[in-house]
Amino acid sequence: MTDDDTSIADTSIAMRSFDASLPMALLRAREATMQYFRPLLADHGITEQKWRVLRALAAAPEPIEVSRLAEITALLPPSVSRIVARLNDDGMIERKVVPADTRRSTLELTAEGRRFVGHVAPHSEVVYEQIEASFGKTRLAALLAELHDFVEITDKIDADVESPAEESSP
Amino acid sequence: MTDDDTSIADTSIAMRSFDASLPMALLRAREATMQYFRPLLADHGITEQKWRVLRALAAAPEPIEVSRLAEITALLPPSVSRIVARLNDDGMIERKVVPADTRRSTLELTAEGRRFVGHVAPHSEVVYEQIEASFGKTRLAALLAELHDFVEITDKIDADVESPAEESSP
DNA sequence: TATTGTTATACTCTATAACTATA
DNA sequence: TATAGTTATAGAGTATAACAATA
Repeated sequence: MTDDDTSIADTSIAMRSFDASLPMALLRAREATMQYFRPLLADHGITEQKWRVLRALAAAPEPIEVSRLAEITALLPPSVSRIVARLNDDGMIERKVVPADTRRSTLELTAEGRRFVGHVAPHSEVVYEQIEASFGKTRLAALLAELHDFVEITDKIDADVESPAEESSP
Repeated sequence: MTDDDTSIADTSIAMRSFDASLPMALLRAREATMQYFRPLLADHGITEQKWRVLRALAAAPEPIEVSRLAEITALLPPSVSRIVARLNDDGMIERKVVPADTRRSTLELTAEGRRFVGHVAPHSEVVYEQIEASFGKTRLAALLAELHDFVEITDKIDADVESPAEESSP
């Protein structure tokens, strides 16, 4: 009868179990994975975030801009700005101002940057293969596909949540 | 003939695509999820990590120790130590020294801590239900189960990798 | 002598706002 | 006036080591 039923059991909170928490499950899975990759990055004196930037640039078919880099690495623009400046100092990255809009600049790996990524990559692959061997290659591919779908689908909720008025006022 | 075949194509690095990177996929999935939970935590003036601690304690059937808390929240002991001290200051957590071993102490939520979690939880559930509705309840449950299996399996690689000598010297 | 937990330290990232230059 | 990107700043977490107390 009351909408405050904490009187029933103060210790029982209506909430899914900790194990059923998706953010926790994703975090733990990431930690489980990273425990094998971190020593590798440490050996090469690079942080996780710098590696994400290098990796993204190595994978990009063409030079990309800072804002795009922030998106795909899941870093904030100020972080990207700092990381890029440092990688540039280290000679790993080259910046080119976009002539058509001089506010923008595109980023790409230098030969040294590519060499560095190329040097780390095989070690990374070894780790990857261990994980694939344990979990199953097909199963891992399926998990990856689900994660991609998940991101695609949940990112679309955004529009519904942020502008629900469109539905109620046709 | 050389083991340095960068001469073939300096730009092509033998490595899975950025999209096929499991750490990235897990990170993005987590970010996709957290974008909906973060405003909620911010509204209640609490950090992600503090919430993990509160959530873990709320879910624990009995008081737990700092080391255990660090494990299940995926935080380092120094972080847990600091967070717990602060939550204790705020009256959310109660510490009890373990009589049998006075180095240890167990932690549990106070009534106020439980009230706080109980206050945030329903909002969290709403977000969760939106995600379930979009991605599919069954599908989300399956994804969670896969993630749990993944953690369990990959955590076991540890033993193989850290002590491979056991296999080669029976 | 090993273990639990805290404290110390240096570094880095996060998050937000303010700012510069350009469009 | 809006946008791309940088800089400034405050706050917090990460990681490692050193340390205290206890076992």
